[in-house]
Amino acid sequence: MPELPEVETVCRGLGPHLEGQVLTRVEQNIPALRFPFPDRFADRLTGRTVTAVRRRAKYILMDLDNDETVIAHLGMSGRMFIFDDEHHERGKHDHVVMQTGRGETVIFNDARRFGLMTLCPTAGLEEHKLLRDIGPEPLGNGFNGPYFTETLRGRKTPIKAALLDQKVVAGVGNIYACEALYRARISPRRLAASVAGRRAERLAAAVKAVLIDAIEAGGSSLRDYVQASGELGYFQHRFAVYDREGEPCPDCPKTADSGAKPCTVKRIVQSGRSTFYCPTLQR
DNA sequence: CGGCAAACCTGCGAGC
DNA sequence: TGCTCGCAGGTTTGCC
Repeated sequence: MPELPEVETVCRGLGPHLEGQVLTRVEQNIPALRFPFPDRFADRLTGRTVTAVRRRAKYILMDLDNDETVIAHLGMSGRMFIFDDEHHERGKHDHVVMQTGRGETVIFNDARRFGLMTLCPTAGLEEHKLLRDIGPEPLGNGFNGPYFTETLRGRKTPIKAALLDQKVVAGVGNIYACEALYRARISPRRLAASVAGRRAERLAAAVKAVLIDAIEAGGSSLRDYVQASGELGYFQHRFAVYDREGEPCPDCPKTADSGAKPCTVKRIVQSGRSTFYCPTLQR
C-alpha cells in the first residue's frame, strides 16, 4: 500500500532500529523479486553497519559503512516488520530477513513480489537506472507552480496520468493523485497542458498538503511507527474521495430537503486505473 | 515520440 | 461453506 507517505513512515520507523547497527545475519529466501537479487546479496550486507535510512521517491535507501547503499522498493504489497527477538518464526513471503547487533529482526515481506532490493555504490545513486529519471521530491524546494507549468507544457495526457508519472513528480501514486486533484478542485480528465499558472500553483500546493497530512497521520497514529504486529508504515487515513464511489462528496453543499440530487463521488478508469473524483467541484 | 493496455504476482472481498 | 471473479496502493514493456 505504499506511496510516498507510507514509504516515508517506513523509513522513519526503520531508522532507529537500523542506524548504527551492524547486520549480524542476513537471509535471502527467494532468487528474485521484480528483478533478480545481485550476486551474493546477503553476504555483501552481512557484517556491514547501517549508517542511514532515507527515502527518494518511493524507494527506501539504506546506506552502509562500505559506501554501498541498499535500494529497496515495496511495490504494491511490500511491507517491513521489526521484531525484538533474533529467532522470529518465518512467515509466508518473508523474502529478506536481517538481524541486527541489538538482537532485533527486520523482515522484508512482499506477497506479490512487485518490490525489489538491490545494491549500488552510494556515490553512484543519482545515476542509477532506477533513480536517474525521477522528478523532483514534491516536498522539496524544486517542486512548485512554475515547475509544474513548465513540465506539463504541451502534454496531451490527462492530468491524473501526469501526476502518476514519476518523471513529473516523485512518489505520488493512485491514492494521492486522486486526493490532490480533489483538494485542488481540478478534474482528473483535464488535459495536463491546461494545468498552468495559478491552476498549477494550486495543484502543487495540494500535492504537498495531502502528502504532509498523510505523513503526519502515519506518525501520530502509531507508537514509534511500529504496530503490535511489528509492521511499519501502515496507518488509518480517511480519504476524501479515494475508494468512496457513491458516497457523498465531503465538500459539496448538503442538499437536505431542497430536492436537488445529492452530489456523490464518481469512479472512472484512466489508463487502466481507478480514479475517484467529484465532477461538480473538480473542473 | 507520446500515450495506452497488458503484464508481472498473490490475496481478499463480493457475489452466487 | 466454498467457489469464481474482479480488483488492488507500482512500474516496465511493447504496441499503435
